[in-house]
Amino acid sequence: MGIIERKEREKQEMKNLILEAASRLFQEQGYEKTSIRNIAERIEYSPATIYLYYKDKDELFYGVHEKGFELLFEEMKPLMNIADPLERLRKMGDTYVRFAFEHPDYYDLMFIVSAPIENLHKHNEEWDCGLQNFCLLRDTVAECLEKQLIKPVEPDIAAMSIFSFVHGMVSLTIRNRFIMFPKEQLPKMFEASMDNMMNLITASP
Amino acid sequence: MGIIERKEREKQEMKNLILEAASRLFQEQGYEKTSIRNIAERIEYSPATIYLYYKDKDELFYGVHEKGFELLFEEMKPLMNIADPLERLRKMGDTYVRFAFEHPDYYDLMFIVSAPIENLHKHNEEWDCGLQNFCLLRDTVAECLEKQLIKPVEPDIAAMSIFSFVHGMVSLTIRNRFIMFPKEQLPKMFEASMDNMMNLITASP
DNA sequence: CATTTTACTAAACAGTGTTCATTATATTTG
DNA sequence: CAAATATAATGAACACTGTTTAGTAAAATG
Repeated sequence: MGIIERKEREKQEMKNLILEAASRLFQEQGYEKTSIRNIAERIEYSPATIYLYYKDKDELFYGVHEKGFELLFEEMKPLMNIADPLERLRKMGDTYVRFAFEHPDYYDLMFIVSAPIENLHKHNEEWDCGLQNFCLLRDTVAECLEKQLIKPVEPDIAAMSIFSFVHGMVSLTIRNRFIMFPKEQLPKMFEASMDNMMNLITASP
Repeated sequence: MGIIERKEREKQEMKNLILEAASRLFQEQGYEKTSIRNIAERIEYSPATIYLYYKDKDELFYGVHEKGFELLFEEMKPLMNIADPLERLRKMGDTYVRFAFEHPDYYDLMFIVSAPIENLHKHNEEWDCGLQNFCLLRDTVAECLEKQLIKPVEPDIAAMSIFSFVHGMVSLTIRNRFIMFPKEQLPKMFEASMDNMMNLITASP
């Protein structure tokens, strides 16, 4: 009975086809201007077909947001080879910011838009992809603390603070709230801010 | 000719009536679930009437977001009497966080939702209300730097970092991205984070 | 009072997410 | 192989959304 296995495979391929089309359209014209009908048209299926594979828009958005987290994780993984946790932490920050500006619509779905988390709550599921990435940060911070490379503080507090700081910069930029600063200066200011923050948290010998 | 003055006054009253209804509905059911038709129904006018006073939804959203900034400014003003800029900075942070959680939908429109800033760009206007509030922060930070109460750094970088840090915590909470932490512990963690950040930036004597 | 200006609205347009009865296709069974 | 069944896909509809426009009622003006 290889048929039901093929069917299952075809179902996954179809889910992926929809996800891929959605991701592309989000990237091309923004997720706000992308409708179910747009996605259906792109893959040459009826809008109703999408609902055979995704319960609703929130579930589809969750799928795309999950793809984003996988992409981010792939970019973070190589950094785990960096022995010095302090240097690793800094590089993680750079990677995070770069990811955000290279894939602003993924970032939006991952950390700003409500829909994906709405889906999570509806189905009482765990936020695995989000937690997986957060753990990279928390573990690195914890290692910095163990080796007394940064000033002592509760690990959760440190991780939360660093995450908040970087997300704050990124999300305020994405949502256009840094118009008091010239756009072309923002990248340099980001780096200066992150350098400054690293200096502040680093334990003085 | 007091008539045109009365007409002007009535026009302002009508704009305010719409704004008030919109604000109320946003607070009651969230801005996402509030439509122009809802607002029209609430004030017992036709939906088309709203378009005689606001060009489109973005302009209406801008109006509500402006009301939010006025409210925040009113809460910040009393703090300007605090002589010690470091203490003032800390209290500003507390006030900011409290404002965000007491008026999450205002906060959303002020710092997260795109619509109000879209309106700004459409009409090539300045973000007065946003800048007014940001100046309070920047001036306080500058004063801290002058009096050497915090570690030396470019004033803009310091203001940007502090703003990003607090906004990050608040927006990640509002958009439900802190589900790795128990909800009831978040307030205490916020305070610990802010205490920690104050300690980090404070100049050692 | 007649005329013009103003304020308002009903109805329509084009779009949205979503559901469901119906059809076409594929698989299984006699 | 043909008939019966299960699966996949869709057209059409529903209840919404923001927005525009033609037409109407009321107020201001001469």
